[in-house]
Amino acid sequence: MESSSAIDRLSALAQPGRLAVFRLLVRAGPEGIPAGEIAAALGLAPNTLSSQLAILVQAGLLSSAREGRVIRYAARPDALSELIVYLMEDCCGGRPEICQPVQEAAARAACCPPSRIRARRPLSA
Amino acid sequence: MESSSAIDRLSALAQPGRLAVFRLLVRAGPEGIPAGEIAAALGLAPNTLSSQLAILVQAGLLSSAREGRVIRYAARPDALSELIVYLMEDCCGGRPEICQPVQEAAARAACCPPSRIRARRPLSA
DNA sequence: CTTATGTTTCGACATTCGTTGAAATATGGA
DNA sequence: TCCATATTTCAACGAATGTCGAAACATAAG
Repeated sequence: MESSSAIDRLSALAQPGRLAVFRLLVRAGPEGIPAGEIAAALGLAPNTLSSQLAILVQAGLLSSAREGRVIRYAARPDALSELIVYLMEDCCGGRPEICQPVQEAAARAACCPPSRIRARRPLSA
Repeated sequence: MESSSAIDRLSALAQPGRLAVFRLLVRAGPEGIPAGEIAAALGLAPNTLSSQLAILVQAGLLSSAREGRVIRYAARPDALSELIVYLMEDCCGGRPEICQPVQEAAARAACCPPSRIRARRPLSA
């Protein structure tokens, strides 16, 4: 990925409301959630949420699909993959022991299987 | 990790100069690089770099150690692990096929072994 | 066609952020 | 002690960002 899109994605996520939206949609999975339900779940004004959703979509982190009157948003897992790869690129200059913990963390990421393995330390927003 | 530190880390990385610094130090490995060399390598004014380094250290992304007149900075791999775990937390609600590509991407991340396996697509800053 | 619902767009405002120049601090050497 | 090098701190300026109210747009139902 290009550095410009990495900046776009990082700054899209670097705001409390948008980070909450993204994480909510990561948890929701591929079906996604309609904009109105996101606003209700997070207590955000509809117009504020709308601008934030636009920024996340523009950054490639979310997809959107209209269903009647409702617009349903979903997280795009590939966007996260690309970002992680970009941040770790050429890491640890041939010393596997340095970045192995990072890879293990990604593999554990509280997912797959459902909740047998927990993340090490929770990270606050 | 807490959401506040996730925001701190994401916004620390969401700026071209700081992202370049962090990636340079990820590539440099655990020995790190003195501030002056970082400034020279990236063409940044010393005082500008100093504020950016302070932000990265404050976010927990870098460590610093004085060596005589020089201050040497290094990336902290754990900070990246925690961030990735936080972003992927409770992802894909029991559907492994959704987030498996993310984990594979992390495992491939152009590292360990040195450069046999390449990242899928480069990501611009 | 009119109305109601869901969502977005626009303009304005206060706040935050990044850079710059000048000065200050810290360490090492003559 | 005095000087040179390396880095940080401070104050100020312009640019970018997030939020709000009001209005506009899109879809569906009566």
